Amino acid sequence: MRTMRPLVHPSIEDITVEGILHALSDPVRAAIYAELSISSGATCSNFLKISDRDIPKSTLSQHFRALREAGLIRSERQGVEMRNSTRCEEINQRFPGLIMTIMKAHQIQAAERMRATKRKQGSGRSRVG
Amino acid sequence: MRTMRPLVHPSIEDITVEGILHALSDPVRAAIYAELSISSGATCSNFLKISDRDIPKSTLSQHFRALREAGLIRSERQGVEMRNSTRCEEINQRFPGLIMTIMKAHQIQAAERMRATKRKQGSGRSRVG
DNA sequence: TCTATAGTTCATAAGTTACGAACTACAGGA
DNA sequence: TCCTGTAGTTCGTAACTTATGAACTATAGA
Repeated sequence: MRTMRPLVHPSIEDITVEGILHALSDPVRAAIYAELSISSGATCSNFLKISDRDIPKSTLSQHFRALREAGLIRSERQGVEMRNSTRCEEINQRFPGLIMTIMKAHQIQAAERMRATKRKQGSGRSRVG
Repeated sequence: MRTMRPLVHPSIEDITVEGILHALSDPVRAAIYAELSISSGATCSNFLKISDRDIPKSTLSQHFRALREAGLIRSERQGVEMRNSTRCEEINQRFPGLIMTIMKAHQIQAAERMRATKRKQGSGRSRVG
């Protein structure tokens, strides 16, 4: 029976800007990271449904791996599940403001999209579900 | 004779955070953007050599297209060449601090790498070229 | 030991990127 | 007008990356 390869967490000096940007340039990963920075300790399966989209378990697992190996999150096994938390304090030491500003930009964009959707719904007058 | 497709510059509201992060997650594109933000008006061919690496012309052209279509730069034909400039003021309006913080992080990383290289060279004592 | 739940790995299909060769675009002569 | 040189783009394809289902490992609890 083959054993599983251990989780990889780069040390803070091995984290790269390119890696961070690439990891957060994916909307699913950005959403996961945003959620984790609010409610630390969430598991992989908490994200099987993300903004009305179904993400397969194997895909999610890869996204968590990408975030982990870019140095953005830390994952720890706790019984049968995996608890995840951000490494934002560490990263903020090394690249001040980077993560915060990126997440803020994502927020601004989400708010704009929300407004755009509302406008469209409003112009349609009393939709039928 | 087939005519060439015109340059695409997204309007400011069509620029996305994902697009910006993805474009700047490539080290060549980040270097191009950094250079443009210092010396506006540089052309594509100014980057055929970038930090000791030769980049083929066709690859460079694609990198400029990526930056342009992500909304990061504006390109204008001027005679036989193409003048490029950043759209940082516009983007800064929409996503305050985003570009600046990313470029700052790239700088920090470049400075660290420089120091690491110097340490290595120093420990080797009087290399031969 | 059996079962259920959580997550990973692997194979591969689908998508993206890099780059040489051939092209378009323009300027400045002849 | 045609020719030549320089700047940049496009296209085909090889190399790389990402998404996903099926099969797996890992752990807890009965």
